[in-house]
Amino acid sequence: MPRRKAEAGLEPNRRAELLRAAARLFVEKGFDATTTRDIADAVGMRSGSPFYHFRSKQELLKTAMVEGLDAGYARLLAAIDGITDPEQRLRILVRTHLGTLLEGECHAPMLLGETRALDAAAHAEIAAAFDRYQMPWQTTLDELQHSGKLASAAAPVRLLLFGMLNGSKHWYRPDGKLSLDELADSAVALLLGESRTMVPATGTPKVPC
Amino acid sequence: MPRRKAEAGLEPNRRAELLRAAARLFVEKGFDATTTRDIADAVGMRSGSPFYHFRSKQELLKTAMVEGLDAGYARLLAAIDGITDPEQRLRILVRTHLGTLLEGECHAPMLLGETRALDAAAHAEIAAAFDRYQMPWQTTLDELQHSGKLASAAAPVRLLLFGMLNGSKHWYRPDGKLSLDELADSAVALLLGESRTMVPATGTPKVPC
DNA sequence: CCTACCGATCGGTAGG
DNA sequence: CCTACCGATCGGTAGG
Repeated sequence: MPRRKAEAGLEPNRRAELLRAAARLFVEKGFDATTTRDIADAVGMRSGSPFYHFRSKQELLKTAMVEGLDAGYARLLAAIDGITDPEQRLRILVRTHLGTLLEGECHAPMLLGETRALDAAAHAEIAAAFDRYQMPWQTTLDELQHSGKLASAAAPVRLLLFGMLNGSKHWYRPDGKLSLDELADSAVALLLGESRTMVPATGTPKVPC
Repeated sequence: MPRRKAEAGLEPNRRAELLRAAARLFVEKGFDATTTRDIADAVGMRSGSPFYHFRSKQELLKTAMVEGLDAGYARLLAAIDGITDPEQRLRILVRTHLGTLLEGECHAPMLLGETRALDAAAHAEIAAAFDRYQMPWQTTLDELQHSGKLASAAAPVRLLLFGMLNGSKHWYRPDGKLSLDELADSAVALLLGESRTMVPATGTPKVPC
């Protein structure tokens, strides 16, 4: 009786749907403001059913973060495959990261601020996923430093870079005048100090800083 | 009977205490996770009493943001008073901003993400306060562009800069090896492309990106 | 600014 | 995965 088994509720689709809906809602409204009922509604379940797939609301967030980061990591690796020039590779990393952040379905990197609600064990799992995600970045920054195009590849530089990129979630409008390619170029130019690059002007967004 | 009047509960101290406590708790735990009872407890009031001073929890957040930003703005103006060299002025703006953000009592700039919970009218008030705060920055960036030290002073550059600085709240540890002065120098060096500046290395923080 | 309280909501569970 | 439900909490208010 394969049919009964197929309807038994252990299909990975429903689980994945829950994760996608949860990630989207957590980004939109924040972890605390999103109710487990919101998440259930979004996938057409009843209020108690998400707890059949996940032990708690916290586990939903933790899993969305870890799996989202790993998916983003896979996308990074695919995008830079075979690129040997470190400057070109940085450009691709930045562009791919911004794509994931600003137009993709996976908003994991911008849920960082929501992990406040999680316990130490969850923090450790998420930190490990972040370490994986940062590996190609650190490699590329190191190469840029060795070739003299970057003054320093120390931790603060990488962290300032991520802050710069992730902060764009607060002000970037996909329907505005600035394209993702232009934004990526601006960020790379700022990091590498390319004083020749002119950044195109845009209208001032509503809440700028 | 001046005594009765002094005890009548309209002293601005209590109001200011509530705002300080609210801002601190909103930063620590987030707007939604902070209860009005938490705030009342923090200043030794009963659960219903904050509503004598503020109509709602939202108004508490809005007021903390606007008054915090204006206090930070006043601090910026005092710090750059009389500084004519734009590069030096930028350094002071960055250092003062980081001080406000990372060690001061006023964490207003980092409550940006919490304003999700507010309505359009509150957003407009906060946006106006941000515009005031950004004025000296834009002036300084424009001067740097005219003197050729900055490729562009367009909006995206300013926004990337703020993202870079504000993101440090997620990873900077005041008790770590990196001082605020060093962090400020790193950020300015990154923005101005000073390839001669070496950034000191630090241990990798727990949750880096 | 306190006391006393309410209506609504929320995360999570038992049992099927 | 649904039904039915609970215990706890929370923002806010009335009346003083």
